[in-house]
Amino acid sequence: MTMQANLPYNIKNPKSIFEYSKGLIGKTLREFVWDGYEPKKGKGSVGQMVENLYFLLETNNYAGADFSEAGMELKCTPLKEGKKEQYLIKERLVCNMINYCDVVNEDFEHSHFYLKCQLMLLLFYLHQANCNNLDLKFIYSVLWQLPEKDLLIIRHDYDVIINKIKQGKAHELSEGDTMYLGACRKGQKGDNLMKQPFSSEGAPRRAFSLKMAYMRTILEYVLASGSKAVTNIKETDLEVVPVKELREHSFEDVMLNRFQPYLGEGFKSLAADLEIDISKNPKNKFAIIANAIATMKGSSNINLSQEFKKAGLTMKTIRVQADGKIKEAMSFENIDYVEIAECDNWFESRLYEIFSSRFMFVIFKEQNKGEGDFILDDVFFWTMPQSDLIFAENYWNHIRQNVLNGHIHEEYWWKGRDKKKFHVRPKAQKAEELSPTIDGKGAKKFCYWFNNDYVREIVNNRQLELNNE
DNA sequence: GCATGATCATGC
DNA sequence: GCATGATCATGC
Repeated sequence: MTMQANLPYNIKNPKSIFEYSKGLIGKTLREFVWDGYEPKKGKGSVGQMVENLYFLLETNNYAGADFSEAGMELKCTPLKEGKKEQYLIKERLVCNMINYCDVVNEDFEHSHFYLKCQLMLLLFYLHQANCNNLDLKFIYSVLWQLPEKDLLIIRHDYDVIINKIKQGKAHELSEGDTMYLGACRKGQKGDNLMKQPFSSEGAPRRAFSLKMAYMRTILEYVLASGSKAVTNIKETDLEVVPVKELREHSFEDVMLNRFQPYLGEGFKSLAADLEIDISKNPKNKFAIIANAIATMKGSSNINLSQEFKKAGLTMKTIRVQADGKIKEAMSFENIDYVEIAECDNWFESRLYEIFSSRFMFVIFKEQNKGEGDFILDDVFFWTMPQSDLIFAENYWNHIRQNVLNGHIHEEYWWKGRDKKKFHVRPKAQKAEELSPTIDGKGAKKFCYWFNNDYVREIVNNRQLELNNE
């Protein structure tokens, strides 16, 4: 392949490469293959074959960007089809392996991640199980330059990861530590652990990646644009923190600072100050108040903001009674029986994504027992520790086995009293409502729950941390 | 008084 | 009408 002099695009110009990429959309590589081409196998081979067959380039192993003269990286990434025939993101976008010993000496500007991913040509293809790479269909082409604002957040994420390695805690890294850039698990369970520079403990292999939630919002913007090939995508969701604030402070600090002036204030007084009408005593009044403070806009839901969505970050309120107990357990999404039946890998499951994501907990604490005089007491970011994720995997297996056996009924689930940190309970507007199952019959709607004792454990651990400071 | 089944409230 | 966050309300 020495055809580079006559390439049908300008290899130094990202726009030209992007324009040329449109010719692959709606097609498969089979239309471009030539006699004698040896198809590549294994993961990552799709990208190589696109380079060879469509862009007429030889595969390089150079650590810089694929289109180095254009400063642009080619990324082929799979979509899957959802129940309603919509496209869904299948995987996080993995960039490069983290070499714990080297990476502590690289600042962000010189990192492989930054050099490769600041400007990317994303080619989305439809994943098909057991399908020859030549027959994969390409769906969308996106020229994605990480916006300044996202880069500010990603740079902070990078520092969080590096600092954890510098503290000798590479083995404790978690995707939930960060917002957009995650240190995701890579490789199989039995793989050898890697060396880390500041601890003798081995750490699982991890890679820098853009998280599922981040990729999902890119796809959302593409879909909203109504076009199959897009660049400079417009973000339409609520913006919580403007870029100029992020130049000075981390996203989390901005959030915490917004709550600072209100700490210690009772919820009724807060509602009055924030001009929120709680005369009808709505069930979610604490969430309404927290949203108003966090967004600085009365009725906005911060969980739907661009930053929270891209980060897979969720704000939740917790009420602590005067005696320290937590009255209510914490609910999550309804169980998608089709998803859990079809997904046999814990790390790729929806539950793993929910439980390993990052949370912003807003704590309201009762002052006098039984009086319901809750004050805004504390706000903090939290991620489930690795040790609890092991319990969560058992929980997932328990649910999955029951779903596969058709045991979708109260008597089969873990209960709160089982003291296993998590349980399963109904959640629906009406108890008769059904949710789809693989056998087509449908089943009662249940959802994932944290036990109230587990929520208490989270709050207590936070208190211990504060006391140690 | 607690655990669990059930439903509310909101926003899109 | 539904997903999601949150809390109610009943029976033991």
